[in-house]
Amino acid sequence: MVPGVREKQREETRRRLYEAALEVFRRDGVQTCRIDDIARIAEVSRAAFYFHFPTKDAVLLQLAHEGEEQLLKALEALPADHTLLQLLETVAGAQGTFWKDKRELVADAYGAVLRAIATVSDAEYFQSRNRFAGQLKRLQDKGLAIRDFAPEVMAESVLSSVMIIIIGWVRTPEAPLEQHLKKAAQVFLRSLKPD
Amino acid sequence: MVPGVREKQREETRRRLYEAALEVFRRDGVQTCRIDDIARIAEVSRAAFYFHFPTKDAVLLQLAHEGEEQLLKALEALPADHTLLQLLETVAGAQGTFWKDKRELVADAYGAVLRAIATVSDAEYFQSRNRFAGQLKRLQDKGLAIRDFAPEVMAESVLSSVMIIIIGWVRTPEAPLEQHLKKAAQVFLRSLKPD
DNA sequence: ATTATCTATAGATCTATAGATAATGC
DNA sequence: ATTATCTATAGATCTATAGATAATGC
Repeated sequence: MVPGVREKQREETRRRLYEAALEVFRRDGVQTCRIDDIARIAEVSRAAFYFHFPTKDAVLLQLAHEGEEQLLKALEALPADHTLLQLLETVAGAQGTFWKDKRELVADAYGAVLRAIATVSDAEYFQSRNRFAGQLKRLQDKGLAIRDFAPEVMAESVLSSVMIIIIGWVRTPEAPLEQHLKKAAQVFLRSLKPD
Repeated sequence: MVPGVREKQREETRRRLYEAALEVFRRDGVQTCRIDDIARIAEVSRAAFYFHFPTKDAVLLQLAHEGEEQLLKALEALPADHTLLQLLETVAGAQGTFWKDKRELVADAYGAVLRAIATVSDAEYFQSRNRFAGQLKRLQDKGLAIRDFAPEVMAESVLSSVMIIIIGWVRTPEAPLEQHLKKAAQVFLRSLKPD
């Protein structure tokens, strides 16, 4: 089904608002920035912003969601018989690559994710987490990962550690993030592989 | 030095605002609640709230800070020759005990902590993290913990995983949190102890 | 004719600040 | 006399909603 004129227009407006929002978030900070500035840059009324995004959090969640889509792609590109280490390095690497040039937004975006996790039940929204958890589960079933935790909890713990490493790295930007994350993956491996 | 009348009054007002804020946060949600309601319950003007707390985040940071103080006490009560497992169980247990009856606030409070980590350099604000990191460092020096990461990063990673477990648990309140966190401590042990 | 998308705007709420009051220091 | 704490309030910004416009479906 080909998208009509109206749908195309709506998506174009939404995209303009999204990009303007990220620009203003970075420039003025998420909490202190004015939505008026976002609307002005996107060349629509302020109310149009609310039509597309109920809150600033919704913009941050879309950003996090795009990061997750990158992660999903990377997970799908793994060979069927991947090892636990390969899986962990893929997760850490994909998140690192995505957030590397978005440091000003990492903490706010992940904060929004935590609030979303606590309140909404968005099973389908965070597909990549489920995918990651699914792959952990398969490794558990093969006896290649410990069974102490539900795979969802393990996935979320690994992801939270990855995010906190990136957020901490924001303050020491000269350090090599990729190397850091690769080492982290090895540490996760120690905790998650069976004896 | 005995506190004067003015100081006593200020601290009492601040405490009333703090408690009113937590009450309203829980009732209406941090993002959607009105500061007017907080001020009304605390029986001061709305501007008095801003005098004591520049933002809602400041209230959440004080809450997180109180959690950290509980953690600090628990860490100080450990024997000098504690094991890595004892240390990890203490951290997980203390955070679990503190947040157990504050589930509605965990995600917002930890989100505020992440933003604070990314922006301010509050070395002295989060004393307990430093204390935890110091104890990890001593274990590293004794050869009882791996040396792959700076102790601050290890401390933050463990704490972030603990927090994410608590935040995830918010959605399945019937599960036993303490048991969950104890198992988590054992998993951390696997990753942080030397071979 | 109906509906989705967006604008204009009224009313709610926030933030910044000038000023009041009472405690403190000299 | 000076200063810390708090109030009153003006102006800024947000949020909710009535209405305009143009695309869509019949």
